[in-house]
Amino acid sequence: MAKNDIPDIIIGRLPIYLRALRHMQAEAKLTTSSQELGSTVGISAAQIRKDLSQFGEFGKQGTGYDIAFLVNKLRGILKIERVWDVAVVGMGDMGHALARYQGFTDRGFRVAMVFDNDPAKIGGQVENYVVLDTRDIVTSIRQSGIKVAMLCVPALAAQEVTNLLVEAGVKAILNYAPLSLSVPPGVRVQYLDPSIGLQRMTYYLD
Amino acid sequence: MAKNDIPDIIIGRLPIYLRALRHMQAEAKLTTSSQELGSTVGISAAQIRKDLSQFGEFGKQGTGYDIAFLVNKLRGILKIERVWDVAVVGMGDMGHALARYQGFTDRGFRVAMVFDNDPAKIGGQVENYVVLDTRDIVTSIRQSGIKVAMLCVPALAAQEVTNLLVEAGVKAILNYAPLSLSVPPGVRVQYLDPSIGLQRMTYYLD
DNA sequence: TAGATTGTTAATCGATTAACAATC
DNA sequence: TAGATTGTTAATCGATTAACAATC
Repeated sequence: MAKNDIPDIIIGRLPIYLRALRHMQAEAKLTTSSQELGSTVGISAAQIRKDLSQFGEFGKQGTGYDIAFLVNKLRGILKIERVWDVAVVGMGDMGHALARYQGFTDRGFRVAMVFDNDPAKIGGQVENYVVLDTRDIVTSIRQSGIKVAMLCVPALAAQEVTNLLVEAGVKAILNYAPLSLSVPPGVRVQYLDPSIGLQRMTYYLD
Repeated sequence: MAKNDIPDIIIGRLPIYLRALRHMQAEAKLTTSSQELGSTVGISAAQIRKDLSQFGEFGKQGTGYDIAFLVNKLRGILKIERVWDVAVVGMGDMGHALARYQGFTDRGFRVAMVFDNDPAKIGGQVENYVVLDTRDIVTSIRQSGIKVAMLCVPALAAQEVTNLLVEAGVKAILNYAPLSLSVPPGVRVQYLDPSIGLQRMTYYLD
């Protein structure tokens, strides 16, 4: 299928383009060029044109891209013209921060459900959510049809909880736990371990 | 210099290898192979051997790699045999979570200083830290010699605060704010916007 | 020794860049 | 029209993989 023709690395840049375009919109700009967009995100103009050309012809010679039009195209490509319900598992500090995070609004996501395995937290409130029991992940998530989860449990529990999420039908996991997860084909994981991010930079320090 | 010879993409994988090796150590394993390490992190054995060979010959034919030895080599390469002091800017939920995060221990980092611009928070305590005024970033960070910062302020303030961090001598920024930062050459940024992580996966969902 | 696994080379594969005709 | 900028092609550059001699 066509889906397989688009390299993962290109898909990974589209949200960056979209974020920058939204920022331009917020500044009431109407059009931009591959040159301008490239310099704000730190990517060459040629690459941006090549990336976008995978999906259609969105620009006009001489004038560039209509920002609102391109935003809508990218939202469609990334399937975020809809709003995805997301489950947050692990109500420690990080899970708590994600449950309260305002930044998902208008970016295609909504926290719909939160879980923890601590009896002291289960049944309690976090933000507007009643904390559900991790043991009920499979039934709750399967029933709600949720496909996206954010994982904020300790490393030792992460693989076990991942298995439950997969069993529940989750296909996309944003993983804050500090380990590589094992998932079957068809399930995607994005890693956000803060220590890894830092360790990728210290090599370049003195 | 030799530094420039090693591709960034290889440096980016080393922390992943290290994390997996640490996990093996915690399970009291003594040796591993490129095959085994590769299958736990989802990278080919050939690539792992090639990556490691950039820095020396760390393995033994027939037996593989001594885990403790390789861990030490990687820690040295990544410059995390020392402990880096880190400043956290922005004491919202995310900054708060990072200030309290236990996962930096033994990974080369220690939160040393936290900042916010809210008068209601300045002078107060978060974890063991007194919240400092964002306006004092340049003097405080410069004086302490801190080179690494985590940025958790709202998008609108992020570039401005980044400029202060750069002025203060920070060379590595872990950015949680949802925007691309502009920094001079020699300053590195790693991006951890959760929405971007999620948007990189929805493309593949139905 | 026989089996296993490294480090490295050469081949393959994929991504980026440069250049430009098309055209707004 | 003249200037600007796209979409695309071909060339370049870089990363990954396969294969294997070396050797533990």
